[in-house]
Amino acid sequence: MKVVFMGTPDFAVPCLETLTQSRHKVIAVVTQPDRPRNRGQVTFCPVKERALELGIPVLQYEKVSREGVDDIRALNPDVIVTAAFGQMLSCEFLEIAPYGVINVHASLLPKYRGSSPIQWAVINGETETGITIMKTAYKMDSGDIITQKEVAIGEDETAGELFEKLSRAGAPELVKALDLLEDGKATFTPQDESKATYFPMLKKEDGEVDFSLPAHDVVCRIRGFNPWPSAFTSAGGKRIKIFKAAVVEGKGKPGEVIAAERDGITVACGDNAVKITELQPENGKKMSARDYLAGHKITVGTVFGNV
RNA sequence: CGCGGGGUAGAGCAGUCGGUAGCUCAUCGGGCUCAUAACCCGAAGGUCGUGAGGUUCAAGUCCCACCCCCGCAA
Repeated sequence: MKVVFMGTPDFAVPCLETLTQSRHKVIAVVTQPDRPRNRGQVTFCPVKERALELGIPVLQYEKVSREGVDDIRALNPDVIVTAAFGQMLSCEFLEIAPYGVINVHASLLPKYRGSSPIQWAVINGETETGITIMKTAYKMDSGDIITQKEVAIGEDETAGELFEKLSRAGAPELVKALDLLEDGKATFTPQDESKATYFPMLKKEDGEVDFSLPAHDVVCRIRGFNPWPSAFTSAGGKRIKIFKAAVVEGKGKPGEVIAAERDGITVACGDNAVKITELQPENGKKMSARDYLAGHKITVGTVFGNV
């Protein structure tokens, strides 16, 4: 089938690549516009970069449903595929291709609808999530399911690691779904609305660690926010990002440092404590707690958070 | 021209008023210990991001240019 592929971040890249190696043909790629980057070199989004390498034409629109309809209709695609594209699509847009729009979603729908399903699954301490390939309906992530694949979440897995796993798992599922569609063997299973859950997009400020929560919850949040937007707290007026931590025994006022040793900085939580093993100081690079302590004086009794 | 911080031993940092550098950890050697990631003693390791740039008797420290890294904001 002739496919128009729409996606933006790293997550979508394996889908695009696998698609180009399948029997289907990607005739164009649509991504979000290049955002102005002030610091460092301006780079295209991962999908655009890969598409250019593969020699596939790239289209970019602020609102594809408004500005891109005619262009895409003119390409005469059999199906349009989206993977972490990042824009809502209009009803008109959904009708452009005969097979409509097929979406790759990183959760087992109807659970975890919304734009940050991977992080939320980790934050909530889930042990399993997955990939859903569905036909896109107008209402966010509510379309009929074509295929699903479960993926286990490791106990210490970060959202970033899970991202990669799901991204790799999603690519073959997508091809499978397109094959089924083309062969007329696809089934469309409606979602059970009563079981639907929705989680909003993660915001940067949501990453502030609340040490009054139980240690387990704190760790899940730290895992879920790693690597983006990253969990953080503050000490001495400086912001510190926290990337890795584990639950340990300990008691103290929430946020209080109860140990600062080579293997980690232990901070008391609402219940038990967390040992921080990887962090990043303001203006610094990500480093182990051990390296951090070599040059920063963190003493027992220091309180993190609430500046 | 969005705001700001930084590039000093392998790593993380300090270096006050300009006078050729210091701390913690790691490394190597030795010691102590039943033992140890612990402790004690000692050693090695740096042309201080780049420019045979500017100011100066003298620059890590001040000025200029460039490169790279990072935080915030988008």
